[in-house]
Amino acid sequence: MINKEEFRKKIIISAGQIFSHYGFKKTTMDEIAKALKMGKSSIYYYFESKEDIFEAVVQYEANILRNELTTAIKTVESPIDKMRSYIFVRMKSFEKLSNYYNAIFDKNLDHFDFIETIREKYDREELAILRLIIYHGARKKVFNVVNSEYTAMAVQTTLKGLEVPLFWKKKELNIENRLNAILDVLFYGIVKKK
Amino acid sequence: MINKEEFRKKIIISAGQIFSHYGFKKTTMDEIAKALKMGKSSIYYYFESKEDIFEAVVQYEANILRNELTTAIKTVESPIDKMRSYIFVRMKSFEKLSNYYNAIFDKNLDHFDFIETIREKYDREELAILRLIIYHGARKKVFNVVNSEYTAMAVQTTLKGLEVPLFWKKKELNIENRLNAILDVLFYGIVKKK
DNA sequence: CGAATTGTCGACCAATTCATTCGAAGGTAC
DNA sequence: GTACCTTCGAATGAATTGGTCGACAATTCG
Repeated sequence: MINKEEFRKKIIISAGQIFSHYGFKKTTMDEIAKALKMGKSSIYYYFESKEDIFEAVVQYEANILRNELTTAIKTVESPIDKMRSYIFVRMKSFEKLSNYYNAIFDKNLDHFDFIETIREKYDREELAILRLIIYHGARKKVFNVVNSEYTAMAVQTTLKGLEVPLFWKKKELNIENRLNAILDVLFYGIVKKK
Repeated sequence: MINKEEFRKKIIISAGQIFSHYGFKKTTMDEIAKALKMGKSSIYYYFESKEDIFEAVVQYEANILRNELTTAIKTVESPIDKMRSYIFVRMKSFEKLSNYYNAIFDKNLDHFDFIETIREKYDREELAILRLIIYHGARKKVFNVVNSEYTAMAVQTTLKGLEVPLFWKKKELNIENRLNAILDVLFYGIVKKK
């Protein structure tokens, strides 16, 4: 290969697909290698360990998510739509990510702490985005909030709460409905009555 | 439990879900047990081996498929609809079954021969159904065939041919389109022009 | 050309995992 | 009590798997 970094990316994408299907533990280095049509050992030329690949994959996916989220709120105008759009994308991608998480909580006692790091960073970013949406909504007199900081935290807490049933009870009644219901509740409490 | 057979069924259903997701090899007895909230060893009271469970699952699923297929052709009237309906159900369920197959071809040299047996039986049944549909279609002057036996075999061969891309290239352009295209071709060659 | 660097791979290893076994024991009916 | 059904924890032996290492192509560079 001309570019090493290029090939790392290839590995990340390929491995990502397998991880997302089988989770961390059930995915073997041999599989990753075979999917790339190489010997298992060759992969160790590009990555230090399986965990290393996994970290790269999560980072990569996290960036994609970040982009999806920012475009999601850019492509609509009204604060309500922005909020709705943001939450939908967030929840959709969380669903997709749940397989990755499966791997971690599986039974491994040792958490991957880089996940915690990413998570924390994302929580902060998310809070900022939510605060911005809410703040603009309030300025446009669409939202009825006193302190956008606190309201943003409240919304974020709600979203986190949503993750639990979304994550654990996979085959529940479809997600969209539940999500819409919560959104309605959220807006009824937050939208200024005209 | 009151009934042993009852509980076997519980195991079959539960194990089936896991098998269909992870395939035979990647599914562990521990997982199956945990999903049923029992000790791993307890399962051996109901089944002789992991392979034994797998066989039961495949048999079970095969029966469900059989029912789906027969109702699929019963609920519509015209021969064309019957044919279309049958093929759709067949292909949809094949998609679902591909995960089971994954397990077998994975790298295990030893094929499970009970799969071969089921498969053969199904091929014969399918041929009979197709022949019937075609025969009725011909009698109703909707299909234009001389020998329903041979035509049925031709259609079956086409369907088998479809399995390959359906199975190997998972992320191909969506299946429905491809299927519809083939169906159109099939009917154009087979439907009597009015 | 030759040597240094880059990249690939098969063979191997130690640790772990996993299917399966077995004996003990809780529960229940008689 | 004993005979039975059912469950399970612990043990085991074989297979799997993440990771290493040295060999060896291939390419680059001088």
